Amino acid sequence: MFSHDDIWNGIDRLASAHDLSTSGLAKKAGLDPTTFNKSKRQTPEGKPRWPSTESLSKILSVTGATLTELTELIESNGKKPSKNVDKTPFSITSFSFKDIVKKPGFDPSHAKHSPVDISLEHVFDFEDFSQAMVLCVLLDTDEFEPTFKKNSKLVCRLKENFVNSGRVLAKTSDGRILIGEISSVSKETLELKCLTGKNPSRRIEAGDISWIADIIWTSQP
Amino acid sequence: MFSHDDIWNGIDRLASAHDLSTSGLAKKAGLDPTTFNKSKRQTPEGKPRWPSTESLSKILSVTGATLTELTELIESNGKKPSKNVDKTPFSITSFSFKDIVKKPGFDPSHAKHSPVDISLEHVFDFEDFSQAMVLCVLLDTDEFEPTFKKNSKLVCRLKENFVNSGRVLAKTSDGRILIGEISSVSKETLELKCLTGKNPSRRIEAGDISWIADIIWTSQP
DNA sequence: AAAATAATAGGATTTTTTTCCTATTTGATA
DNA sequence: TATCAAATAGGAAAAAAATCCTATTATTTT
Repeated sequence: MFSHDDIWNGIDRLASAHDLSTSGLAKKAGLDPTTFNKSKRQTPEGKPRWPSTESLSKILSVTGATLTELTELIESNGKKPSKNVDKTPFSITSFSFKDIVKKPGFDPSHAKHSPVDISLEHVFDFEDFSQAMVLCVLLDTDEFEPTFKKNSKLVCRLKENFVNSGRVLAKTSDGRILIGEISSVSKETLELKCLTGKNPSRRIEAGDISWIADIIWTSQP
Repeated sequence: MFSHDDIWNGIDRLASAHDLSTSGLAKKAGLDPTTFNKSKRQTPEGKPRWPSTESLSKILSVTGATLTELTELIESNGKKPSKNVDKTPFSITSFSFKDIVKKPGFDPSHAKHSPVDISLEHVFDFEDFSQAMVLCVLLDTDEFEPTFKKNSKLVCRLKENFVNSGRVLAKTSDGRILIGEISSVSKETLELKCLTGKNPSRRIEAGDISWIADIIWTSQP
């Protein structure tokens, strides 16, 4: 998943990042200074020529750079600088279950962002989470045992449509918070099965749902 | 900053992570199947031989892996799985449940590290996971429903002691893989409750446990 | 157990990369 | 401007990697 241009660009930028010309880098690595010449990057007939991994290994030893660093240069070829800074793990907003049950108007999209209590501790899907709206609920009740034990954390991803997808967290327009498993969906209604089996299934009008979120990760307390 | 051994090990593990032999990978990439032979990794006189970047580029295109993924394999050569998390918080070793049940000697501490299948998909806790030994099990069975649905991912953290801690994944010395909830512990024995309630609890001698891991996160498939 | 398939080793050949060499260009400096 | 050092181009030779080939060994499949 890297091109001929990517790798030569990576070598050029590795040199320049260490205040060297490309030929200076080659020389310093004990290679022939012409090894990385532009004229050695394709044959006289125009066929691409590729450096060997031994050369890469040598220029890394001599610059002290890691393969990861060179890889970043290679993979960011042609991309804007800001694109490579995505590495920092990020935070996620956490709420207590009892708290959100108490507030009839609770909406995670507009909730105050208070990520501190979970940001360092957990695990989440990176690609999806950067796009999607994700929240974490600390389940401070035992009413969903044994499926979800008290003090579990539920990582939930909001969704727009009511596809049959498994366990969800939802809020109805009259302010109730529901946790259950979708057992069937039709155009206007959705049937939510009780997780514990203690209560009967609920049938809910689609229009009565303020928001709904898949429970995508569950922690054990 | 990578050695001759590192890069060849990385190629071997990239192949294995994609369920290919090393020669199978070469063939699939349109290279000669003997390109990566052990016998082509040094000259008859014992001098090391290195693959070319063109070969690397080809095996990455054909596996769909990124250079970053290959770099993780190269740089983690000789390291224990959990140790790589400090550089790349988004990778973790993943195993299929059925696979580990089949292998009586399975031990995550010595397992081949092949994070590729999950590396881009998930993010794990950085601080804990870099210290502890963590593995991910894809639960390709429905026998633990409804608690753990089929195709859930269980993120498990190995532990040394048998404290009463909830749901665990364990292996006994006779090679069985168990999933259950610890209901009581004494000095020499441990009682493991069946998650579904379908089977009776098991009493296990502490000495019969090869390893045990807390199930700390569960995904919904 | 036999047959078929895949993996591997090792040698000879081909192709490619690196080195070695010289000539030219560029950039800094006295 | 003249001078010097570094960078670069391009060709020929050397070294190294990939391919092609055959033979042997494992692993599946029948």
